Amino acid sequence: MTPVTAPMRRGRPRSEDADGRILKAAHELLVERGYDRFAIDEVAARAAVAKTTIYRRWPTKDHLLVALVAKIQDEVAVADTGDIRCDLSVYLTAIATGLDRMRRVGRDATGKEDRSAGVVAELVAAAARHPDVGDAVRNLFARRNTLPLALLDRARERGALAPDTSSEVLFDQLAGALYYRLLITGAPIGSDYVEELVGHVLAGSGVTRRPERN
Amino acid sequence: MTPVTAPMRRGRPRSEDADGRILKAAHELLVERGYDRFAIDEVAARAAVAKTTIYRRWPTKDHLLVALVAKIQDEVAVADTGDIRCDLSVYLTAIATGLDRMRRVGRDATGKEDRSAGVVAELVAAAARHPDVGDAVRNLFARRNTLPLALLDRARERGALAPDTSSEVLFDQLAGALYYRLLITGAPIGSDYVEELVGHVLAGSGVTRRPERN
Amino acid sequence: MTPVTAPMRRGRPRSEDADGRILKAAHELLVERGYDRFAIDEVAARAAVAKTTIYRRWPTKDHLLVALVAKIQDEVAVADTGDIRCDLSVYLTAIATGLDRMRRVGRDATGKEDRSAGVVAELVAAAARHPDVGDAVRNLFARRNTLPLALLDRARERGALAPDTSSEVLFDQLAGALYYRLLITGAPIGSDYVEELVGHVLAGSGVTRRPERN
Amino acid sequence: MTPVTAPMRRGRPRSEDADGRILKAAHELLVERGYDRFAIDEVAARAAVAKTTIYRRWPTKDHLLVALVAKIQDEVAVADTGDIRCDLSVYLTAIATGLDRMRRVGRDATGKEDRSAGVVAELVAAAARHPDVGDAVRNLFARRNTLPLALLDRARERGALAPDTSSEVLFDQLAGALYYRLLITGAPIGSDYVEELVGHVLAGSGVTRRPERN
DNA sequence: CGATAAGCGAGACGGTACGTCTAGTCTTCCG
DNA sequence: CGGAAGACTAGACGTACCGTCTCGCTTATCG
Repeated sequence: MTPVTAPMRRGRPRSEDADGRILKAAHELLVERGYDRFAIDEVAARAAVAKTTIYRRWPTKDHLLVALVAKIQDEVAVADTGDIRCDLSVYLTAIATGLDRMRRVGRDATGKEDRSAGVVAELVAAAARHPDVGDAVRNLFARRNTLPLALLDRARERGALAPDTSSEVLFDQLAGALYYRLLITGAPIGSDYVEELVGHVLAGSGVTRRPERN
Repeated sequence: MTPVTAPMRRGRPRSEDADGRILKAAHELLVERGYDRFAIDEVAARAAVAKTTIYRRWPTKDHLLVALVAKIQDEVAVADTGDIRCDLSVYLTAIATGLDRMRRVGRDATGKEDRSAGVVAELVAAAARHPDVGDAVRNLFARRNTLPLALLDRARERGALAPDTSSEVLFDQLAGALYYRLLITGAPIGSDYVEELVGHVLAGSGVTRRPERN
Repeated sequence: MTPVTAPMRRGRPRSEDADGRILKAAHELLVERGYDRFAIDEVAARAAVAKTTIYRRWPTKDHLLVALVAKIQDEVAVADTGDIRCDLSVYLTAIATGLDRMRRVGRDATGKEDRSAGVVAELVAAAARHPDVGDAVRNLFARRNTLPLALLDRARERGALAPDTSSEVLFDQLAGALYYRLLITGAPIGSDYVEELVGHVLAGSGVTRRPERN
Repeated sequence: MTPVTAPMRRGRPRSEDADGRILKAAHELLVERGYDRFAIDEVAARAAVAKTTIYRRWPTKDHLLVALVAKIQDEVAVADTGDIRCDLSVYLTAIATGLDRMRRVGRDATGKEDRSAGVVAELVAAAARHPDVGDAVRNLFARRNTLPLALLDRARERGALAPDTSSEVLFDQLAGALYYRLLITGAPIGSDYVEELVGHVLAGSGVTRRPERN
């Protein structure tokens, strides 16, 4: 039986104000400097908060990073117009734009076109370091991906996709290509690329290559 | 035109022996402990080398890592049997095996099935931190990928691939999916998966879905 | 006017225990090894203290040295018996003994009769390197010298010293001779020498050469 | 029986040119920076000489320092006019001026009136570190002091000094006071001070306080 | 209302690695 | 053999940062 009233916390409640200030300060600092050269001490100073107040909430710098990314990550809406090619393109373009923005984080805004993967790379490394951060990161992505996966499932149900294809594998190819370019090759991820990618992937799944059939 | 006289090195030449000992020690340590908990001081001690001798060669721990990975990375042979599906599967399986090995590097060998991306994640982060490391990493992968890309090109030339496909995009889908699973979702990358992946990708490129084994 | 409310210390107070352990360890090490071959790392290890804890207190090895000497330096009592010659002799002999002890610090106790100036020389060099260390050292000596200077002043007041002599110049001759032998010529500084020295100096100041013992 | 011909050195003779360039470079650097912040590497670079060439001549940085000081130290002439007070004053004033110059070595010339002892302090510390450097330094001073000591001896012979005084002790008081001020108290060492000092010291040795007798 | 519990600001602390600096030696090739 | 060049060993230095702890104080709820 679950308690009717909340468990009733004792002692002074946590300051929500502090939460906000910390995340704000951390975000600013991350953008200015990147994840290395980003010191918890400095976050604390900027947020006018004691270091303990930070560590009470996130046990590790890496944990703070996930929280930060989770907060920053904008919700990507998915429309289901029935045109799977189009819907996917829209969704992936949104993702791609977000990634591209992230890779500039912490760099000189002076242009210089550096192809680094920035924060995402650090996130990935953080996930590799602590199992629980890894879980959090995977959750983050899983939640984000439920929508496009559902999109693919529905498309298959209505016959727009070959029945023997796996939504997951399909999506791996799409998202994977984007992250691969972001993290490894450093190649640009523009909307042209997304279009071409979606075309390629769907072509193998029973969707005619060129939409204008007949 | 090559110079008639050699450039004439002056001063004591760098000890190739030291190079070897350093990389060996670093490799051992990396495997034992993982990239964090891996200290340059200790590498020096194990290699029986002064720390300066390491820093003279690689200005940063991150730089050493790239050199290390470059050396470790085993050459993956590509056979061109004419059966593009088969050749790709073989190649990618080799890669996938290598990645899987890497993700266990520096972990308890106790099985524990942790889904972390290990060294690759650190490599990616290192690439994100220093532009020159980024360049080195990209070169590493570029060199590695020339072979499979050539494979795809040849397949297209002999008509086994639709003429309007791009080898690069195709390859992004394949490699991307692997790295995506490694770094982000943590999903397993077995040979089944590779088979399915290759099947999917080629299906959209003019290769018949199931090789009709007559 | 003293403040009504105490200044109210904030944050964790410095551990006096650490202070003690650091100075103790440093002292031991200094005696065992001398100032070179004396590493902060090792002081930290012996004191079971983090290196930062040392550097928080003394920004430099040289600063630590002064603190150490200040602590070691034993108070030299001055009796004012009215016999200036005798009082000075006693005082200077105490100083000379201390100096002689210091010059053996960090040397093989094997006798070896080396004539080095040991720690005092290092102290002087440290003072020469950093202005603030210089100030500290000068304060150290100034405080130490107030007593004998007062002795001389009182002697002059009661007519035991010629009225046109300067206590400071007188004292320079006395202390100076000792430090000169310690630091430069390396000549021995026994009690005979001190006696002779005091005799010489006072002879020029209105004190009869040989105290006519009735 | 000594050989008629020199022992016949084999191989290439040492470049006297190098000697000069090294000492010159070292001197400059010492003046610019002081003894710490003075690196052998840099001396070599400035002198356009290999480090080995330096070490072949002086086994240690400290040894080089002594050589340097020995070379810099200007000869102080002593006239024996028969007026011991005057002769001593002249001699000591010359010494004092030299010391004063040295204490500014390696400092901002911007005034700032810092009272550090500079090079002499380092010399003293160097002497304390290596026995042979110590010997060299003591020789340096001994040679320098023979002249004024002889001066005192002659004065005593001709009855200008009390017969029971020791020249050495007398000189300790004089030189000692200067070095004491230089190295320890940092008090100024002007010609006024030297006059007063000489007056004091001689007063105790049978020389009338004020020269204008009657 | 006082007791109890927790949060908070401040800042010291343990720990640990980093990358730098310098001294002095060694190795190579050239005169 | 001397010299130029520069790599090498050795080892300390001082810095940076993380995550913990210890103060004194504040803000809650509980009895």
